[in-house]
Amino acid sequence: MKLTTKGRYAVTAMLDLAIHYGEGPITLADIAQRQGISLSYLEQLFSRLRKQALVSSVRGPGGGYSLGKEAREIFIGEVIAAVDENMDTTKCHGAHNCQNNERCLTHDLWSDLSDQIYTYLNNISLQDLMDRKAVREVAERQEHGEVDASVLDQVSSPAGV
Amino acid sequence: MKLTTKGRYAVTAMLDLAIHYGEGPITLADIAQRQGISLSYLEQLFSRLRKQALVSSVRGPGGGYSLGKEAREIFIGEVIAAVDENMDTTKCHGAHNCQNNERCLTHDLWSDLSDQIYTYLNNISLQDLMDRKAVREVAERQEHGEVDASVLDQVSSPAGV
DNA sequence: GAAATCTTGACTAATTTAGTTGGGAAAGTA
DNA sequence: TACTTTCCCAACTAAATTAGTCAAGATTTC
Ligand code: FES
Ligand code: FES
Repeated sequence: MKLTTKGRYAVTAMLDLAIHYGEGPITLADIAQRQGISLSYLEQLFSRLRKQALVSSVRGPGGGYSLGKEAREIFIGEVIAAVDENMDTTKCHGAHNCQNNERCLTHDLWSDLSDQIYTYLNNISLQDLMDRKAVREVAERQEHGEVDASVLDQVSSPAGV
Repeated sequence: MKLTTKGRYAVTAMLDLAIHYGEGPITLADIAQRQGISLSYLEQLFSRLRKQALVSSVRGPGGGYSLGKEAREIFIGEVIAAVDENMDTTKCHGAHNCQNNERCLTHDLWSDLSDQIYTYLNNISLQDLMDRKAVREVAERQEHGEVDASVLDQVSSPAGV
């Protein structure tokens, strides 16, 4: 199993897009600055996200990226898979052949663990994350430079949603 | 999060020890051969397992390793942690400071995921694994070179347990 | 046609993985 | 005592991966 900054950045960037949905296309430069991610690295990640239709793009001035479908329909597992991190924890990648072409002693353990992780991540959508208070807090800080807790109690829908 | 052959080998080797419990100390050479793991690599892993008292050792001819406590009391999570793979999936390792010394947008997501994995692995003991039919099948094959399915229905307790 | 933005591919330093190599130290056995 | 078996330990290494950078180009808007 791999879960590195690649996957974390992809989810973070997608969540940033979701939060700013309704403001028109969002540039990678904005995301890079808000989330503290290298712009060129983001470019690589969005290339993959676009191939999976998780985002759509518009070029030229005023352009940028938007979600490819509704935040409610994009699951964390998809995003991570799109940038190529696979959540499988078996050594054989499901083939039951990691020892001498036969099943090793612990295959089922890793297989079950993978199912757990897979199920967990595929049941959380970007919308679910946005609904969390802690996420709204951080988003607010990123917008204004500091946390304004009062805004958070209003369950303010971000402009246009 | 890291889950690589290091952690897998450690669990596999510990399970091998559990299966052969009651046969006296088991040599690393035996484990290496049965499980297809490099002997010197096993030595490194067992050095760590011993420091955590998960195994105890006897030197000299007839020596080898045994479980440090009962199979029922050794949990997979402990074994993986002992060889230094940490199941934490947050970037900040729990410190809430991965972006500019403040919490990033997705901290809680990874934190919750880590809890899931942690809980899962810490509720499965070596004994639980041994009780699985698939594990007994593989162990049987490793012993005799091929699977003898008839043995598996007798829930045969391995010699001396 | 200039500027903003996405798009692509090649390159790279640092780190990690999965080992190997080579030496010991302790214990049993003759 | 000598010999062998086992554990113990530390240093080294090839290959892969990570987290990027760099440079060039394609589209679109103004
Ligand atoms: S992990 Fe699938 S056979 Fe070993
Ligand atoms: S993962 Fe903890 S603050 Fe980002």
